Amino acid sequence: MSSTPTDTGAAPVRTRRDEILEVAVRMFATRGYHGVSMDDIGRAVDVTGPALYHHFKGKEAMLVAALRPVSQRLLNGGRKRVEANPDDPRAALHALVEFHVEFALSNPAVIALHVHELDRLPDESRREIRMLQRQYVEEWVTVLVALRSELSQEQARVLAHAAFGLMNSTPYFTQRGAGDHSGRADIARLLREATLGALAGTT
Amino acid sequence: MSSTPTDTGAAPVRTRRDEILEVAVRMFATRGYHGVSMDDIGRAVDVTGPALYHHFKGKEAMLVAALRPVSQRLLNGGRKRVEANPDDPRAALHALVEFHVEFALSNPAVIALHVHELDRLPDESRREIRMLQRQYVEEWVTVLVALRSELSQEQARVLAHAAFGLMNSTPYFTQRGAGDHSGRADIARLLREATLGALAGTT
DNA sequence: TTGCGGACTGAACGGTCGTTCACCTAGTGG
DNA sequence: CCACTAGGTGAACGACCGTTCAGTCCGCAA
Repeated sequence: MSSTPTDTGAAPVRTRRDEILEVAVRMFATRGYHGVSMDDIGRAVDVTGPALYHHFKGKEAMLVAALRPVSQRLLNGGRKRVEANPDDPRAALHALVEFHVEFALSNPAVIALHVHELDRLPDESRREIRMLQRQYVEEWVTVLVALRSELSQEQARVLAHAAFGLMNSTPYFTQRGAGDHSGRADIARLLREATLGALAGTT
Repeated sequence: MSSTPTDTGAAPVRTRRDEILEVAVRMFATRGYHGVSMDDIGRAVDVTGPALYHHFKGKEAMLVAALRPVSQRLLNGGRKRVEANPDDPRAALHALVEFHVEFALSNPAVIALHVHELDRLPDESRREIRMLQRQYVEEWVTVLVALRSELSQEQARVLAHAAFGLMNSTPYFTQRGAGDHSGRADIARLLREATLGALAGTT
């Protein structure tokens, strides 16, 4: 095979599993986890429902497989940006905002899933993903309190969640019909400026 | 009876129906529409599942009954604030922000429902509620383009959605455990300032 | 007392869904 | 050639869910 299962790097090959997962994510995002049946997913990739059990242990496992890498990628990307600007919280914040906006615009379906359906997971997986989320939030909190010393950790956390709500609003105008043609770069700029404005403190 | 069904004013009496609806909304918000069964709802209000059909035509009707008044109240409140400041878009925006933040902080469960489960409605009801939402968005868009003439309608719409995402982040730190004790007024102030900062344009 | 309507129960029905199982097929390395 | 494996099928099962229905209970007006 092209890669042994023991290497920990990201598998470069696009397997059938990945293809199924991408379709499933899109369906979960638009119709909700409980609104999509295994037969539905199977039909969308031209197989029967039970065939999916050759790739995933079950329906919940599909959701976990979709959500965990997302949280992991966000956390890794966030950590990297913060560590790259150890003495400049302002630059770190700008890097975080650019990173997150780019991510949200590139993966609106996954973002929607992450926001909507996390609670449909069994306890164990949910706790694991929530921990990754929490660590990502803490990266933001660290930068925010460094930048605005008047903020308590709690206040910074509220602001971080608020910023996520802002940047994660991408699914609302991305998944709609092709009516709007504000360029993607234009939208990205709007969101970056809005987020920085929201976090800047009283003007 | 105390009020004929023909009067359009809000019914002042708190009926059993209202009580059931409030419980159902909370359950929908935390476990998802499909994650709650009629028997679950019945059990939470100490009746059997089928008993609910004496108050609602069905499960979907409960969701509609929960969502429509919310959209209506938001639209009414938004209209009122805009009309109260016909020649001062800056004041109008401040009023809109204060109104929406207050609403979101007072009704986190309903907000979560509105954000998460609207797509689970049958076409007709969904279209109706979406129309109310759209009109509410337009109130914001009007104020925004009046305040910042460089914005196109489309850009203003993106910013409006972004602002909603920010202000509607309330469920994320409200429904959690009793760990945080940032006063409600403190959180409200943070959210108001963040929203205004997000919409103010480049600093 | 009688009649009536609102609220509720318990049983039941029809449908859907996640999952399992036995079986089939094509490709592949020894 | 053979054994093995990955991937897939179709039928079936058990559970759950939304909904219906016949019947019960109770407060209240006539």
